[in-house]
Amino acid sequence: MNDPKKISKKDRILDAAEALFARHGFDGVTIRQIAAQAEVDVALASYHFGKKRELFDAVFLRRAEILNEERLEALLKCQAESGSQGPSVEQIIEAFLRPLEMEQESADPGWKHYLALVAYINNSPIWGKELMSKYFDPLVTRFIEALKKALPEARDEDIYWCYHSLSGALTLTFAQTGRIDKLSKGLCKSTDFKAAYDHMIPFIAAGFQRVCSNPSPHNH
Amino acid sequence: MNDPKKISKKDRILDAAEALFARHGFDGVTIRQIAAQAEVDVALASYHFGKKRELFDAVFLRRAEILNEERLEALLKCQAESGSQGPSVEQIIEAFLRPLEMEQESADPGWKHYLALVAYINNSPIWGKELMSKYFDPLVTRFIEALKKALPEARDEDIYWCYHSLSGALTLTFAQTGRIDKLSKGLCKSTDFKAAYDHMIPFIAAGFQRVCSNPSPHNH
DNA sequence: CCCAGTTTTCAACATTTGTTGAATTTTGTC
DNA sequence: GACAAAATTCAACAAATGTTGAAAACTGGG
Repeated sequence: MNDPKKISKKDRILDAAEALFARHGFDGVTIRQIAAQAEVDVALASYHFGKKRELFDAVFLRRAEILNEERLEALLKCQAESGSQGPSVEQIIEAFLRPLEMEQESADPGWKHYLALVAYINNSPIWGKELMSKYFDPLVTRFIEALKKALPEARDEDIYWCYHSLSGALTLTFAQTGRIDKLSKGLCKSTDFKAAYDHMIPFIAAGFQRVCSNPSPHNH
Repeated sequence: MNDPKKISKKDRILDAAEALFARHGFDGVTIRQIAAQAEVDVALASYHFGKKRELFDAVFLRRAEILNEERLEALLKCQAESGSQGPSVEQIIEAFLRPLEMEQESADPGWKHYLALVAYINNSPIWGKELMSKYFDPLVTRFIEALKKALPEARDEDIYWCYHSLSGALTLTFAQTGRIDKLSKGLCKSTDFKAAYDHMIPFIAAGFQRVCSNPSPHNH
């Protein structure tokens, strides 16, 4: 008969690793801490996943595909709903971001941990390029294609730089550092995802529209 | 007589720690690696700075004050140049960001490392709140006051959320992950600071203006 | 019940970790 | 050049690290 916990030990290891890696980064976590939090023997992590780095990759991969499917679905839906001229910038940004809010607000707290891990990876000089490009950029490229259609006069270069700003704002939201709570003296809360996305989406859409309609950025 | 290297061993430790912490994070670096890169005995780090965490703080603090002074100066200057109605949103953002570009483009490569370290800290659930708030938020508050004057109809809450997006976009630029290089197939380069800031500034200014002039964000 | 295959535990390993105390060298001042 | 203070080196410590191999427990079919 099964334990009271219905989750397999293998999955418990993934959950614990996800939470700990998200908070402390790859090097800030020991296999023993993961095993302790998962209430599992130390050697079991190596048995199931091999090296520590392979466990890290397994954590990253587990939810990446789910995320890609959901976001692609959102893009296709908003493209289908808009007429032949395609969706607006704001609609595309909305399709790119809202699925993430849904996951963060889901019952499974693992999604919050996972996205915090994505924030860590995206801002890491070591992992950022390799992991993010490999598993997320195919989807990102599809969104960028959609944005090019919505902004026909834009130069490619400008769109990529705007995506860069979008990516930074978004992943800082993932990180949930609580800094905005302190800065705003409690007026804003890192855990208030709806407020975060409701503000981010028009912010980003406006940024795209201004940068991608100006003749060229030549400030001084 | 002095060594060919004119920099004191104490500063060499700081430089090495700065570069390594920025790239690998606090836990990804050993005192021995720092000592090796600084070409210095292992025990010297403890002698000068105490515990590892104290060395980390010393690295963070060294340039924080310089940065705050320069950015405050830029704000005061742009306020002085504008009339009695105060500077525009774009001018304020410009004053907030351009000093950082200047440092990144300076001859001292330490500034690039330092700002990458700020990116790491700002996105860290552990360090983000404590360190950033303590040493940067006093200055940030002054910029936000200026923004409130430039956006008199804005709700405080909206301004803080816009600053959140600004902060994320900015620190991802610090991180220099090189992801945009790959995504854009070489069209954009993480090391091209001028291009990065020239795009970020209008992007962010447009975001502030849209979010802080709309009646309220209630998307669905 | 038996038994092959999988999962889990136990114990141990060689390294590496941050830190310290004592010894040695360098520095600055009279 | 003597000499106290600061800077630097050397050697060593206990604790913690990732990983492994062998033993044990559990699993599901026959």
